Amino acid sequence: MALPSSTVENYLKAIYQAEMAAEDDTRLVPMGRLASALHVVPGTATTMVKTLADSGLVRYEPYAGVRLTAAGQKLAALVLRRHRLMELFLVEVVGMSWAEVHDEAERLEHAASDRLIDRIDEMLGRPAVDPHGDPIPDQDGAMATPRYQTLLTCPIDTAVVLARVTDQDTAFLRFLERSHLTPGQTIRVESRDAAADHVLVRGAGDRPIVIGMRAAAKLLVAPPPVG
Amino acid sequence: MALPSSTVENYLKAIYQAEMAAEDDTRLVPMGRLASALHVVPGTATTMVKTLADSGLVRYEPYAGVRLTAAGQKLAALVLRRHRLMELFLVEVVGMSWAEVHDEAERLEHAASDRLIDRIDEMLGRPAVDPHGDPIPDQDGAMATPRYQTLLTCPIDTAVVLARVTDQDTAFLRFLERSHLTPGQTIRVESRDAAADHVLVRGAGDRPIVIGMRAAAKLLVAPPPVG
DNA sequence: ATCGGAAGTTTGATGAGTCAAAAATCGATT
DNA sequence: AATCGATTTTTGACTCATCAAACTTCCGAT
Repeated sequence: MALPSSTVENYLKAIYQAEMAAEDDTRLVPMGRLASALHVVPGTATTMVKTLADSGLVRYEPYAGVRLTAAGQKLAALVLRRHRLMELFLVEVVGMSWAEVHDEAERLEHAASDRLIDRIDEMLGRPAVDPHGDPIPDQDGAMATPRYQTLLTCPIDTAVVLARVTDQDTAFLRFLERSHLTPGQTIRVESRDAAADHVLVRGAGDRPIVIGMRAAAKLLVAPPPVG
Repeated sequence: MALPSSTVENYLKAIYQAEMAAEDDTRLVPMGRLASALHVVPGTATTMVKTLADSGLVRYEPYAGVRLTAAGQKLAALVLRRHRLMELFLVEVVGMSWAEVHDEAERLEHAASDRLIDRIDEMLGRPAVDPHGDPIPDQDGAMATPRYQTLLTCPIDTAVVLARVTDQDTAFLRFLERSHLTPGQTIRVESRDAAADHVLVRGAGDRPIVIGMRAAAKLLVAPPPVG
């Protein structure tokens, strides 16, 4: 098959990420979700998904949804690899801010050659995660998928390490940066209040930070390393 | 005007470079030349140029050719800026080879934001030329255009500095690299033979290098720096 | 069981960019 | 000046990705 257009790459990536995010395990992504993720009308998504199905990249079940085939999964993972390596590169080497690299990588991921990406991978020491803690697939598209707790589910008053932030919104990321809530930081949840819809987090800063539960669910944490 | 598509950027860049390369000073680029530079059929170039003219980026004279307006020139120069800074960045920071960065930059130039480009410019210390010796326009699109001699026109048996290579072909650049004929090197022409169509160059290597006159014309040289 | 609204699909149209091939124009030679 | 060949333009068609809007299907509540 010819090399996929940016559009095809974006559809595959969106389906891949929607599959990951789905709580049910059917892995079937409804058209509506896909369409809104890509900012197109549902009809457009239907049409495009049908051509992806013809290329063998997805399996499409009318009125039910779409899921990636093995081929589609691999391609999607490689797009994600390009995206995440590019993000890390922009932060580590170019010195751009954590908060602003997503949009840049969103475009560069379609323009960078495998050669360049592998060079970057090498420069960075074959990293496992990008600046947001998202895992980076390897050259074969294989990706570790650790299961983390969130600030909503982790134990109270216990040190945990912020591992991953599952939102790329610039303003949100800037807020986290200001609050020293960045991957790698050791933090602890001091309290949760469902009625007030807030979580109290104490991090490196002297003052505890109050965040809404919606936001807290986007902060994934791991137990601190033993020893 | 909306931000120009990659296609528009490529047309402007091609026209700009054809204008520079033209020996006559009418600056009028014929459709045929433009079309073959862009690997499209002439009819396509005609059509596209007419829409560029409607956008005020070029002036189009039917059956005669096309030239950039001031607006088109500026845009073209900024594309060239992105291209050349990206090339230099790929060589200096990423460690890619002189010979292979052109094609990579050809795609990245359309994806990189001004922010990224300016960051790169800063990292590299606001360089004046790219790895091939091509001048880099500044943020306003202004570019120095020194007039060099070539290995065909420079004095014989006189030290000169290789300043610029006006061909991006990978195989040719690899050859030059192997032969130590890269920008900055001090070299001298030992002899020319029009009948044999060759030029004998002595560079840093111990052995003189024989190149055809076609190739020699692509190597631009400057007098060695005084002192 | 069926009905109504939400979700999904189909249809027809659009814009960008392209090609093939026919038609027009230019200009250099006679 | 008339012509021939090269260059350029025009025309009609095609692909990709998209939208608006009409239509269909599904499923949960009655």
